[in-house]
Amino acid sequence: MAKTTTPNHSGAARQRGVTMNDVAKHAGVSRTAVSFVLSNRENASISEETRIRINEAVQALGYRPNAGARALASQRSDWYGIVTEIVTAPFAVDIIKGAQDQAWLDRKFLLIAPSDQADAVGPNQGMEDAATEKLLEQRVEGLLYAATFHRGVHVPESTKEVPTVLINCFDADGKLPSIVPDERAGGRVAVERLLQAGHRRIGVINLDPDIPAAIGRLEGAREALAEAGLELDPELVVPGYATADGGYDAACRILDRYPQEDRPTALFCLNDRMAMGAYDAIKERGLTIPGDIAVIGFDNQELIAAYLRPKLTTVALPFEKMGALGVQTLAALTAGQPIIADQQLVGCPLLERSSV
Amino acid sequence: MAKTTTPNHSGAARQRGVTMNDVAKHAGVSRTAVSFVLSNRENASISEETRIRINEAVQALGYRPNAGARALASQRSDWYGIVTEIVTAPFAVDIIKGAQDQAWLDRKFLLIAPSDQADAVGPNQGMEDAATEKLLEQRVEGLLYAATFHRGVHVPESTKEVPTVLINCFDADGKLPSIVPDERAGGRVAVERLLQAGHRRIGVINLDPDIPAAIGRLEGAREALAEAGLELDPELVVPGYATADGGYDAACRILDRYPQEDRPTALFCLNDRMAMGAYDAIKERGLTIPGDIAVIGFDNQELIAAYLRPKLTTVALPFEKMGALGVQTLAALTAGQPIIADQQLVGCPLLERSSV
DNA sequence: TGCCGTGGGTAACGCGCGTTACTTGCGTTA
DNA sequence: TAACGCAAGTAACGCGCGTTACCCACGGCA
Repeated sequence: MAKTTTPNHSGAARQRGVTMNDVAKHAGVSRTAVSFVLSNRENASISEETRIRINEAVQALGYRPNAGARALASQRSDWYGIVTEIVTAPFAVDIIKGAQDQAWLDRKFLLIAPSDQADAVGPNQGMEDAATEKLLEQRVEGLLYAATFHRGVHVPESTKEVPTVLINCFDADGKLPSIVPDERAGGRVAVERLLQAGHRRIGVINLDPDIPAAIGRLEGAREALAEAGLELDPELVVPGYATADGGYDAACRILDRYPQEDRPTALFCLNDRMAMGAYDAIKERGLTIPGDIAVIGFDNQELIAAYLRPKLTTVALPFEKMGALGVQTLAALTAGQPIIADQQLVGCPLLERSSV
Repeated sequence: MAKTTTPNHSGAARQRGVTMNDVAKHAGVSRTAVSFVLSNRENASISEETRIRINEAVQALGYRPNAGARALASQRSDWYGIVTEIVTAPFAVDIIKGAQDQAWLDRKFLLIAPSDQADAVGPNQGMEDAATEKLLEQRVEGLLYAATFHRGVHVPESTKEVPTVLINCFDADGKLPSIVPDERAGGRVAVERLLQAGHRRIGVINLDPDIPAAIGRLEGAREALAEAGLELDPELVVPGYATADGGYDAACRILDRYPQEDRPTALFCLNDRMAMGAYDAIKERGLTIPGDIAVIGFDNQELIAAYLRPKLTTVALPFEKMGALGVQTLAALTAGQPIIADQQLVGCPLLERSSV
């Protein structure tokens, strides 16, 4: 018998298509037997001998199972879908990576659909319907929604048809389970670190005070101070626009407002971009970091935090972990297990570098 | 007729599965008719009347086509696969975004598989076989390989089975078509910009001199100088380690080596991270940017370039464009069109900000 | 009247595979 | 010798859909 010639029909090209049937013929058994061997059936009554013959045939022909056909027959696709704003995302990619890796471990495939079409409006715009629809057409077993910053979102109705988990965002009007960073604990650990370094007057460069990140982080800061018997001086909390320039301006204001002896000795910047600007403000005034002023950030944007000089001590947003946990939660959900909590908080670890 | 109530079958759960058959029954026609209407067949002999009835049935039942079944029957999946090193990738994400958007426009789905398993070795390690294999099992119509930095790679054998395009890398041993940045033109435009600003003595902070990025950018710089009747002084080209610290060190060396009147008035840093370090070296010496020393970078890493103070003028690596072009090339390939060139160069635009 | 389009559909096959029900040969036991 | 059980496999159905071949009524035309 010829070895690698795939049975071509007449003259036509018939590009590819080694099927289970081909394997079966090559091994001289039925297709069913091949199926049994390939899916490692427990109670398969297949002799060791034929099992080997079949495996050899698979090798010889270079057979590759057709995932689509398998999905159709078995009624399970092994796919999860994730809808995400990949454009504007400096770090949505980390969520995807975490999810991707976990899915890979679970032998699931992750279908990624972009949700950044033109119709996004307002801070709470709905996640993209078209993306969801496409994903459902692929018969994904579960759906993940990932936001680029912690906030409430509305998900499309059709989502109800399949287990769904939200990552880095929460369901503004329903009860979908979600995975979000523990902002409060993060703010707390940041300020605790500063307190531990001996700082007593701590300036805070705030974000838009209405977003979950600002609310949580500030509350954490307050708690840490309270535990040390201190209060958060409202005067020391200055609003910032969430960019380097915003941080620069805010830092200037806070540094210039007081005589040296009243000046805060540490700055808690609610994100790394603002910390980056604060660095400039501090250096311009001939002050050193962390000698004169300690700085601590939030978010751990690698490209910034790891490359600033001195490197920035900051609190990390656990994107990868949230992604992985999202997939795990989805797995539990699709397996029919009860969900642990409808909102899982993931810790934000302190990353010590050199700015405190 | 009630509007949104989806007619549940008897009492059973019947989790999912409105099929074309259900639609056909509901509309009182054959399944074939439904198929014809849904796929908008040209020469379909379907009266306007029944077409409408069918569409109404689709609406009423909330029918959603099963992409897998369709793929099986039609022998085309509408999927492309992309394997990429998503972990280590500060900007692989931009390639994906470009590819994703283009695929979405072409009504293709992009399957993303990670290639960052443990067995990566050396600078030219092969792209992940497992990822490729998985993708082929999904019967993708084409394959994309994306690298995080411009280099030669080896792709798995099995890739031969399906049209393949390389993005931001090239086939080290075959003739697969590839899409890469035009490093030379980029280096040229950077130096031209400095020349135009009146600089005559230009320092260059180099990368590892053996990688395509360094080779191309340096050659471009040389060309630009030659055109202005100048030569690239080898002494002014200092090697750097591709980080902020590396840039800092290199900049210190170059700045401290000459008396003020011989000192270069501009620095061409072959990447933005090194530019970031160079900024610090310059500022430490009490010099201003761009007043005393102009700085130009390469890569346009947003998080750095847009947030440095002053904002960094740099040359952008066209990741998104490369991603989109990769998908377009793949589309041409799968359509059987001849490929334009086996290596397509994509321009690197100059981004003017404030450091020159 | 017979014949031939033509519009408006439908029956039925196959895509590649999972799965269930069934068959067959053979050694064992009563 | 018949009855039985079990190992080793196979035939055949169905998953949801694209597609090809076919069918049927009806009108026009010679």
